[in-house]
Formats: sequence, C-alpha cells, structure tokens
Amino acid sequence: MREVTTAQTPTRNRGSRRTEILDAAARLFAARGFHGVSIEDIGTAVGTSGPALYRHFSGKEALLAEMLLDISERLHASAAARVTAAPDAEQALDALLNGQIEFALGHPALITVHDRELGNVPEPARRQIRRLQRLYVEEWVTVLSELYPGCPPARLRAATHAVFGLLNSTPHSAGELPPEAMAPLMRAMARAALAEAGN
Amino acid sequence: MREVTTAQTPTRNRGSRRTEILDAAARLFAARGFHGVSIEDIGTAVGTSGPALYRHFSGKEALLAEMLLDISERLHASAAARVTAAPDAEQALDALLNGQIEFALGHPALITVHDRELGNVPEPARRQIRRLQRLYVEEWVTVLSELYPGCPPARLRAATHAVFGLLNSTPHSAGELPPEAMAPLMRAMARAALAEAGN
DNA sequence: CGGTGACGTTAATGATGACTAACATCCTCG
DNA sequence: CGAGGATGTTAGTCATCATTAACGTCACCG
Repeated sequence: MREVTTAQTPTRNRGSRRTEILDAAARLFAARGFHGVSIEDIGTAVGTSGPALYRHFSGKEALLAEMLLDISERLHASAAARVTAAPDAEQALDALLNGQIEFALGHPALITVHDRELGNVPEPARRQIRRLQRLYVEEWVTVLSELYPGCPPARLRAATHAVFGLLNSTPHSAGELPPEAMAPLMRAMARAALAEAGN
Repeated sequence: MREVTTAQTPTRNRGSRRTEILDAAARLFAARGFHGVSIEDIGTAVGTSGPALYRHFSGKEALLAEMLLDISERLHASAAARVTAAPDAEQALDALLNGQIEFALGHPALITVHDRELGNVPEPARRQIRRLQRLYVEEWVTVLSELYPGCPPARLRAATHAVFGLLNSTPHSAGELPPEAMAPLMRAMARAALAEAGN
C-alpha cells in the first residue's frame, strides 16, 4: 500500500498515448495513404490491438482531422511568431524558410500527410485546416510583398506554393544527402527561386 | 445492311477505350488516391458499370501499373530525345525543364499519380518503373554535371529532386496563375534554384 | 472493502469493394 | 445465316474493415 510506485509504466503522462498513436498513424498514413492503413494496423503499431484506439479517438477520420489540425496550427503559429519577431522583411523570410525547412526535415511524415490527405478530413475540421493553411501562405505572401513590391500577389502566391513543393519534396528524396547538407541546400535553392520570382 | 455506318460510335479506334479508362482512372486516383477509388467509380466515369473494366485490364493494380509505366516511359523517352538533340548542356537543361513543365501543366493528374502511387504497384512492374524514374533523374544529373563540374553528383541529384518537387507542385496550386504565366515563372524559378545549387 | 474510471480485449455487425460467373449484344467474317 | 470475338450487364462470392458490444483489469479514492 505504498504510493512509492510513481515511476515505472503506470501513471502514464496524460495524453502520451494519444500522441503516440498520432505519431504512429502519421508514419503509416505517409507511407501507405489514409485508405491504405487500417485501424488494426495503427493499433498494432502502438502495441495494442485494433479497437483500443476508440478509447482515444472517436474514429479514423477524427484521428486524421486532429493530426492535420495540429500540423496546420504549428506551422501557422510558428510562422506568425517568427515574422513578428523579425526586425525586417529580409530576416522574416529567412525565419520562414528556416521554419519550413526544420519542419520538413524534422517531421517528414507529418509534411507528407499534410499535403496529401486533406481530402479525407470530414467537413467541420476541413474548413478550419484550410483556413490555417491559407493564413500560413498569406504570412509568406505578406513578407514577400514587402520584399518585392511591384510584384503581383498572385505571382508571389504561386511562387510560394512552388517553394513549398521544393521544400516539401525532401521527405521523398530522403537519403540523397545528410540533413546537415540538405538544409543549407534547400535554403539556398528556395531563396534563389524566390528572388527570381520577385524579379 | 449497309456498312455505310462506318463513323458514329461503332468501329471504335482500337484501344481508345483502354486509354479512356486510363485517363478517367488517373483523374480519380489523383483526386482521391488509389485506395479511395473503386472499380465501380472508374466504370461510372467512363459510362460503363464496374466489372466491365475487366475486359480491358486484369485488375485494379494492373491498371495502375500500366498507367505509371506509361508515364515513366514518356518522361524518360522525351528527356533522352531532347538531351541528345540539344547542341550543348545549357540548351539540354532548357529542354529538360521545358519537357517537365509541359508535362506537369499538361497532365496534372498523371504527375500527381506518378509521384504518389508507386507504392501500390505490384512487384514485377514496380522495379521497371523505378528503373525508368532513375534513368530520368540521371538524364538530369548528367546534364547538370556537365554544366556544373566540381559539384558532387549527390548534391545535383538532391537538387534535381527538389526541382521536381517545385515543378510538380503546379497541379496542386492550380488556379493561382494562368498556364501562360505559370510556365515561364516555373522555368525561371527552377533555373535560378539549379544555378544556386551548382554554386 | 466497493466502486468508479481509464484502458484493453475479443466477438459480432454491416458496409464496401475487388473479382468471378453466367448470361446478353452485336459486329464481322466465312 | 452462323460462329467467334469483343464488350457489357447483373448477381453472386469472399475479404477486409470501420465501428460497436460485452466483458475484464487495475489503479486509486472514499
């Protein structure tokens, strides 16, 4: 009858299971796609079997929704913080680039899921995710507009999407270069591409 | 009892149905993913119902395999032809860029499927597709190596993948700019990014 | 101790979906 | 005309899967 047993495995950090599930699901979704992964697969990946997941999420789509919402929020929040902290547009762009590159290299599965599986998110959450994505893009466009006035926003928006494509491709071309070499390369390429787009 | 009726709908160009099916399937796969599309969906899209497809393809995976194989072949063949026709490396790179941009803007669904669904192709064909993709990349790396000697091939390979990510993102960011504006923008951005990667 | 809540487990249940079977059409060629 | 082949159709069949039900376990709190 001691409360000595405070460590071990019990008294799990609350929510640790949820995030463990989200992580495993992200990896699986990234590798095989939402419909290519079964609830049972996810359960197995976290050491429980199948329906145990319903203790943590109301369903497969809800799980995906929470995953994408979390990603969008992190990206947007980080971008907003970095931009407001930067002294000028030049450094704001650097900060945005660094943030996106860190995220893409640090969480390849999340990036992959983020730009492939929006279509499988049910409607209440879908709109919210889209909204955050839009805000994130506008963060970039605003900075770029300041850096390249005279360049039409539509062009800058297209350029931004293209740069996302460039940076987010790193999860797929994994292994070509070590991350220490990859990050500066991506930064340099993205910067050059944006400078060219700005004219 | 005339054979006057040579036109109309009968006497279909042989194979027209097959390619019609492949087109429809590509659009559906691009939009919802391989596992998100049913045989019935594809049938409906071409005006027949479900199992009629088995008259043309041995199964869903075989259909995907043929689709990806065809894309890889077209990309590789076009690249090889353009490179050998080009007088120098500079123009070879231009030709490669133009080819990829034309393809990405002209067949957005094919590009999307091409870099998402390889994992669902069964093994005999998978290897073949990978081989063609590798050859395609090497076509780029070879040209870039000539243009930027001294730059390690691994870096050029990574840069090539990144540029594919940039160019292939156009299907997703559709609508930002008209294609006439999009193509030159992508060309300029890709060129700048590659020049930067080459040092 | 008794109970409550968090977390799992193993059987349904009910859809959906790939693929096959059995059965037309109809065009073409002999 | 009549056989053959190409192309469809509709009703199975059999898996797989998401979700739910019914039933433990166990830690903790009163």
